[in-house]
Amino acid sequence: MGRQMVKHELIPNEAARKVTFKKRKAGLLKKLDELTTLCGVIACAIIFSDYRTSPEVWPSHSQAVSVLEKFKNLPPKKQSKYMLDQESFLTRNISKLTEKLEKLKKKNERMELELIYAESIARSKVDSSKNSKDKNDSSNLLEEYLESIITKKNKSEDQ
Amino acid sequence: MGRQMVKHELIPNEAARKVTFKKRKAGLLKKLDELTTLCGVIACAIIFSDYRTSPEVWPSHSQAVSVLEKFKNLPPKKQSKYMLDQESFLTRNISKLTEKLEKLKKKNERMELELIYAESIARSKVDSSKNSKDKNDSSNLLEEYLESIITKKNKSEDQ
DNA sequence: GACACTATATTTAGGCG
DNA sequence: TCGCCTAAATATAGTGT
Repeated sequence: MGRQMVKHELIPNEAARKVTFKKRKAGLLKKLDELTTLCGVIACAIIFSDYRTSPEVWPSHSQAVSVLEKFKNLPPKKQSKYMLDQESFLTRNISKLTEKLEKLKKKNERMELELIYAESIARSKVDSSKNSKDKNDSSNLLEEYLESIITKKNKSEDQ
Repeated sequence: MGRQMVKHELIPNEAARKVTFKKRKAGLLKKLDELTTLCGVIACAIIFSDYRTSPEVWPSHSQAVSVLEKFKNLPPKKQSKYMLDQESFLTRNISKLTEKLEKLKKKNERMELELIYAESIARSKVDSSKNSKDKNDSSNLLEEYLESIITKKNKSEDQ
């Protein structure tokens, strides 16, 4: 997507990699923003990089959380409607259900890994913030992130 | 980014919006994948849309695993740097975090069970409708299933 | 409604200061 | 390292099937 095509692999040159990271991160953010406003959805991205001790999150944790709250507070009728649709669909197609089960298992694994990773990040961040003033800031960020992961999982329970 | 420039606002036409959503979602995924492999970072995106009851999530499982492995294999000295001082007030944050992780694991287990249960219900439903004309039987199963989902859902929400 | 096409809009790799 | 620039590479809006 520039003067030359780049191979789909880790950019060997460190400096170039960092530059590309910054550029593409910005691009991704923009795309994310466009997707949300054009299509009326809420989306967030989380990036764990070696460039920062804490994950970078967009657009904002609070937004993600608020949408989750919204979903939780759906009127019961709508909730059960979802379930009904789901049930009849699944009943018609066992293999699809099995597929979903597999996917969900993988998702679960991934979530656990994410949490574990977040934990390690937390440790390092806590460690480094001993020497700085923004202890609350960093720990809140982590808390919010975890919250979002957990809530996300709740939501997927009606799948 | 096409024949015509679109304004940065919600696409009014619903059908068009859905199409755009699908296209751009795919684009975003690709970008995300490129960012992670080109720059060696872990990233995930979560989208909450009205098109699905549960959020759509991507990192990539394997990538999360690889980073975790990477962390695990850090030289001991660096690892110890990440170790938490037990007397730090933030230690509590970490233990909370660990608690949450445990809860999440349990929830995941429950989710799997729920799906397995749904599968068995679905099977029995299909089965019975094949061999008999008694549809009431299967609809009872459906009700039971819904009941169980609702109960579980309620349980998980007050956490 | 999903796919294929393609003219354009957008992104970005590499270069320069 | 940081912008800024521009030629290429990509993404995608609109359209037809």
